[in-house]
Amino acid sequence: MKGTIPRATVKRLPLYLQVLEDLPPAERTVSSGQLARAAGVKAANVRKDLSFLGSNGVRGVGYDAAQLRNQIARKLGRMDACPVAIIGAGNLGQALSGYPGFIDRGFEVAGLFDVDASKVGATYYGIVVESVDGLEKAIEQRGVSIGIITTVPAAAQDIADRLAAAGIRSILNFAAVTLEVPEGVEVRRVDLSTELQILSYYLHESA
Amino acid sequence: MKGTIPRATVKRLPLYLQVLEDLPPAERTVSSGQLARAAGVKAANVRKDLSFLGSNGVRGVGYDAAQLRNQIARKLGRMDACPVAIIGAGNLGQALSGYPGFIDRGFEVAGLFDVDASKVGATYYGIVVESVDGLEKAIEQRGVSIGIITTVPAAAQDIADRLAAAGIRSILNFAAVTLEVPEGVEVRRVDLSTELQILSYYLHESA
DNA sequence: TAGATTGTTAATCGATTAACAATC
DNA sequence: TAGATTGTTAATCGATTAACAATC
Repeated sequence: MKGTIPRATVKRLPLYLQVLEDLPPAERTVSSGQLARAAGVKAANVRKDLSFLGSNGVRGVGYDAAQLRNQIARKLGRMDACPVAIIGAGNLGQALSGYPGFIDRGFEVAGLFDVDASKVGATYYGIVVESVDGLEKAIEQRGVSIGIITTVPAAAQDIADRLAAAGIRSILNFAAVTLEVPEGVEVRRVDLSTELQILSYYLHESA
Repeated sequence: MKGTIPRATVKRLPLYLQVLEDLPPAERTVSSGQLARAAGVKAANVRKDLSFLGSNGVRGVGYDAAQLRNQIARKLGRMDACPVAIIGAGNLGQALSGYPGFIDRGFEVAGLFDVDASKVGATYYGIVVESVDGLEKAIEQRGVSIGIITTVPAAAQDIADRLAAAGIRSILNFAAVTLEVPEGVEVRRVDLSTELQILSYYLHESA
């Protein structure tokens, strides 16, 4: 079961899941065309993607919405609440602490950490900022499995090292640096100004 | 000059640019290997990418850092400040208003809008929240060229329609919906919980 | 049966990479 | 010359898509 689903497909599964969860309860069935429109791909691509889950559509009818939703959710590991730690209680870290999309999708903010003593103790959306000194202990005790880095760029690599050493295998990095991590640790990078620059290119290119 | 650079390359140009800007001034020259390490790709890939800018490396030596920086910045349209409008003054919109990475990269928050009258007039990082009623006028008067949507999902499509009608061709969408936009409008979607779900998949898959 | 939609194949497309001649 | 690194080709890889038989 390891590595069987192409990365391009994995990226789209959450989008399909969202469509299924937003579906009116009256619609018991969904077609590849519907999913395709919502995810911005072609219908054939959707069918190919779903074939990796073990195909279970019905020809001439479509896919059973409830069954497909469960199947995708299971693949994405959404069986039980997944505790995440946010390191860096700046604006972005604070905003993420209260992000409703996390709870909706089965993630739970199990800790919000900062190096700045003047921030420790503050509360955002019910989450109390803790000193980053206690990071490793918190990870172990609370079963944290995903780390979200929202520190300044200069601090990000050190935090990544500590996360990896503490056994974290999945990191979401908002800092504008490329992190070096040991084999087996998966990093996804979200760089807001990079996104803007990409848009900026297409802006000028099409003008 | 239209569409000549592959999308995969465009995505990496900002990463190269960052490396070049973080380079110690003493280093006048940079190799494809250095850039590759920082961007997480192979050196051959970097050389191929840079060849689309019109190759100007020196065999046996590398690339002139200053020249390459200018070349990439020009391609990305970084000649003058690019005004952006943020629609949705919730946590994320507030955080983005103060995001230093935008200024660093030549973007300027020219307006922060919200539909909620109780938010209008509040100030975040020097930006005063305005009513979304004035969106179109502000876009025209301030020469806004990129819209950032940080509204609730239900409001996002309406805002996208208004942005497109007002002549905006580039949208950065943080709302968890797929936007339908006219031909010629470029949308990039950043979905934070989708990123977590992708990580969650690899978490379980490798276990 | 007629209409709809899947599952899968084969073709195509785009991106990555190894390899190496060119050249500083 | 010896060492380094580019620019480019050709091979490979992975993802998308059109097309259509299968089947509800």
